[in-house]
Amino acid sequence: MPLRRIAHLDMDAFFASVELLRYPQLKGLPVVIGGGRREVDEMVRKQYAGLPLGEIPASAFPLLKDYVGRGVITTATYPARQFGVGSAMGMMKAARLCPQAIVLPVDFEEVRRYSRLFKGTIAEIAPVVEDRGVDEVYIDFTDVPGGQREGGRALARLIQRAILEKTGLTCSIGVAPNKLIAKMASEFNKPNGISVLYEADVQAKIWPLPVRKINGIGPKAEVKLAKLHLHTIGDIAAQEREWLVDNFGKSYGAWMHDAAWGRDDRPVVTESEPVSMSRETTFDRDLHAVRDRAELGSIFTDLCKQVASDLQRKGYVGRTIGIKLRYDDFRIATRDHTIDHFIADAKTIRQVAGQCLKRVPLDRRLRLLGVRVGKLAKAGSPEAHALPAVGTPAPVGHRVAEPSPPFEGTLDLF
DNA sequence: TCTGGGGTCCTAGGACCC
DNA sequence: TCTGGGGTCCTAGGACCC
Repeated sequence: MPLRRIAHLDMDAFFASVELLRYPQLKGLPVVIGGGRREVDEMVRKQYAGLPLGEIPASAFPLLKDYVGRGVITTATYPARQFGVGSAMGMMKAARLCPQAIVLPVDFEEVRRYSRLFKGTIAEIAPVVEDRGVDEVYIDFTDVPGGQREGGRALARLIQRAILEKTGLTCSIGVAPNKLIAKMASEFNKPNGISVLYEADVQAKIWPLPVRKINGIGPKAEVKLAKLHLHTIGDIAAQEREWLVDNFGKSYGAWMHDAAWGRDDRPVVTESEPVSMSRETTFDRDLHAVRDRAELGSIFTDLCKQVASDLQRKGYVGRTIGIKLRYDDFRIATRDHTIDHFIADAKTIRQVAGQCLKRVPLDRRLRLLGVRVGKLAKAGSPEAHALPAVGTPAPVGHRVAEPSPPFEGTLDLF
């Protein structure tokens, strides 16, 4: 029996690195990606029209200190990270830490193109790959020829080289007995590093790490653990399983205990079906349900159209339609409603979502509005055509959505 | 200086069925 | 009238991840 060897591969500063391929003159400079200022990027390009992108002077690019807006940072280059700037940080905070950083917008099309490119490169070498977003994958090395050599290091090197050749981008890889440890290991030697761990390394290499390094322990669990004087993964491992279960619940407590001991038997899953599709948007300024009714209405309609077109383009239908809103105080409210047939059209989505909107408090200003469709089935599949069997009770507890005002127009919101 | 957008999974209560 | 237990579906919220 071959040893189970699982790799986690993470592209280094992916969004930023993709931009640096176009603008190599920015290498070594603090650059952050984020916000929605594509116009600025276009402006720079127009101003230097005729000049190859790589020859536009670095001084021509917009700086973080001049940024206005509510965005967050998607990726920061390593020079920018030196100033404490990192992903998910608000632009305004980042501007204080590193005003001289260059800001570039996310180019989703380009990012997706490179995402397909590097994943395709991996799949040619090792076929069992699990997608974990645009810039990350798990790979099962176990049965790949050569996957056991040096505990997986040889194959990791091969993959790194192939990706660099195909894309010009670097990545970091961790190889370990399972996904959980591989994920942590991939962070050990960033950027452009490889780290190989064995079961026996858990005590020395994993236990000293802060609890947050476990994929699945977030900010809330971290705070709760800290209150119980548990700070490192080793601290968790030292607790009785029962004690963890008493404090964190049957499922989460037991999982936490396993995780701290490096136990994880989740398989590498190569294919999965989407559960829901959604679109949401944060407004440039907080909107008032009454005063900004027209504007909200047209945004709402647009979101419904976008979700519908996403569903149609990808070939899905759904029967739970919902809305999400975020108030100015950052609290979130969601409402949804399940209908008895599958749909993917903007009109029905708009109609049912409109009913949902009527059930939510609108006394505060809104910051964000979102529309979601869940309970998905593949369009044209038998399930998608199935209606409730005769005798099946109507969905419990509510009326079927009432007929709603006309779809077109923006004054029929709420 | 407030903190994006796209997801998944879990929990918990109520309705309703057998 | 009072007693169940097990299971599914729906809804709302929340934690977490990339």
